[in-house]
Amino acid sequence: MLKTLRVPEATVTRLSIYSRFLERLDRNGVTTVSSGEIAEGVGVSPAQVRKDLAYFGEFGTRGVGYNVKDLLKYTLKILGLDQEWSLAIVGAGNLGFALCTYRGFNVRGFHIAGVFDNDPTRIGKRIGHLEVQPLERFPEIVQSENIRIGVIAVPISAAQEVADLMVKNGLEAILNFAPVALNVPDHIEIRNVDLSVKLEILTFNLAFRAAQSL
Amino acid sequence: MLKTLRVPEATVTRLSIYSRFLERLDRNGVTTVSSGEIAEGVGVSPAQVRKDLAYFGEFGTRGVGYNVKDLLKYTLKILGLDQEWSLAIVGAGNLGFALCTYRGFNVRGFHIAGVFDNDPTRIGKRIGHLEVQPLERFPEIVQSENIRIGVIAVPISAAQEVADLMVKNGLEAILNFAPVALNVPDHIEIRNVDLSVKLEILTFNLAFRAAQSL
DNA sequence: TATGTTATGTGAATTTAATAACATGAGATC
DNA sequence: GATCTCATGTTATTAAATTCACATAACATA
Ligand SMILES: NC(=O)c1ccc[n+]([C@@H]2O[C@H](COP(=O)([O-])OP(=O)(O)OC[C@H]3O[C@@H](n4cnc5c(N)ncnc54)[C@H](O)[C@@H]3O)[C@@H](O)[C@H]2O)c1
Ligand SMILES: NC(=O)c1ccc[n+]([C@@H]2O[C@H](COP(=O)([O-])OP(=O)(O)OC[C@H]3O[C@@H](n4cnc5c(N)ncnc54)[C@H](O)[C@@H]3O)[C@@H](O)[C@H]2O)c1
Repeated sequence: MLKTLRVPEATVTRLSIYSRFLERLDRNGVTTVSSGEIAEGVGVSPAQVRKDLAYFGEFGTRGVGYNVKDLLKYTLKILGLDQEWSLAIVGAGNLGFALCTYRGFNVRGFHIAGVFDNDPTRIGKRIGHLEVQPLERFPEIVQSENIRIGVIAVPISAAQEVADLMVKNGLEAILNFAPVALNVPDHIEIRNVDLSVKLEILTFNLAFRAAQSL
Repeated sequence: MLKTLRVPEATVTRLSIYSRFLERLDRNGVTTVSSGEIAEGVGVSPAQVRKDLAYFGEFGTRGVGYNVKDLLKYTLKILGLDQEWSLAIVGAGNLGFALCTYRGFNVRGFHIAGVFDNDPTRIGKRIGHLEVQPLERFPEIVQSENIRIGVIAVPISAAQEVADLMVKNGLEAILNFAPVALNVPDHIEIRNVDLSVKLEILTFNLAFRAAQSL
């Protein structure tokens, strides 16, 4: 089923989006879907949808389309979401709080197994069914909860040391919300989520493109 | 100064990142920087940095590098950040709250001019110096505060109607945090921020690539 | 004033990704 | 059971983005 080919990261990104779209279709009782409908639903071209899926196998039926439940299962499998992933979130501030309470992660099989902070006034506070832990307990909880992925939600100034802590404790992947480039060893998967870049793309388009057409 | 060329969105994205890196350098008293140092600092190649800047003009001095203050000013100008932008955030939930309190927006010249919700229990609550407004006041405040950009932080189910409301009230750009593709007229600039796609890229890399190398 | 050094700016080459076009095969129809 | 329809899967084409390589110009030095 799985071809061996370098898969563009853009394809993986779209796969994640297709997958959640399929989830919605499935919840709505839709049983079959075409590449055109997926394309329409997520805002890409039908050829793109088929191309993306083709990296991983043949999931459809010619002349018919895709079985929603099956394709959903396949996309989840491809994304590694046929298993549960435990997360550690470091930084129980505003963003950390929002992330902890976000139900969308749970739906996709993510389990927030620990939230950590170094501010004594925050430690011990409850966020939903979670309790904010002191940073000191990080190693122990990573171990006991089998956590492989860390989320950084601390200020820029603390991001690198938190990343170092995560690496030291054997985490394999890091999702970083602090807007800095972090130094980690090559074997660590790291991705940044930047909440303001897209906003500045908007202002660029409003301001610069407007100026250009003067 | 400004060449007329289609600028790749990836270039604008990186420009936003360079710009914030330059801000850090400037705060640290650094006066001159090379494309190599910028590249190092943000995690791209030096050629990429120069190529990106070349879309907009010549900002450096050969043999020397770039003047940090000047280049910062130019990048801000290019991104449209030489002016203040008023934002309306709709959805005063966990994410909306985090966005409202995030100081990083202010630093870059964004001014949150209104936060709106339709939940009576949330309306009137204070978030920092802001007060959550009922959706009914949206048209009036958009007008009086000269708001051109809207931020959607409501659940998926309400996102399209909020987008429609924004379009109807003359907003020109939308930043959408709900993980759905929204339908808006062509003249509206819209970008989605998806907080979980990157997480699923991580699991893909951990799970799929691991499986491939078996 | 000539020379050496250094990092920019840019055109060409390469790589990568997206689009288009079409052959294929599954199912429906007659 | 032959034929027709339709949407997939795939190859070919086009487009886009990135990297490379080097000529260029500013500055420092002698
Ligand atoms: N809030 C937003 O909407 C938003 C938007 C864009 C980017 N970000 C980024 O996300 C990160 C978090 O933002 P926030 O708004 O939640 O900030 P915040 O100040 O509300 O929370 C940061 C938390 O990290 C904790 N912390 C600081 N140093 C620590 C350390 N060494 N170890 C453990 N915990 C530590 C603090 O005690 C605090 O609770 C920042 O890097 C910010 O730039 C946030
Ligand atoms: N919280 C996160 O970390 C996170 C992560 C990823 C994506 N998101 C997305 O961001 C969005 C907001 O998430 P959240 O966690 O803040 O949810 P939330 O439930 O905490 O907040 C949503 C808010 O929107 C308000 N609302 C609902 N319908 C509305 C309407 N028609 N008009 C105005 N307000 C309305 C609700 O009253 C509520 O206050 C969702 O689409 C979610 O999928 C959130």
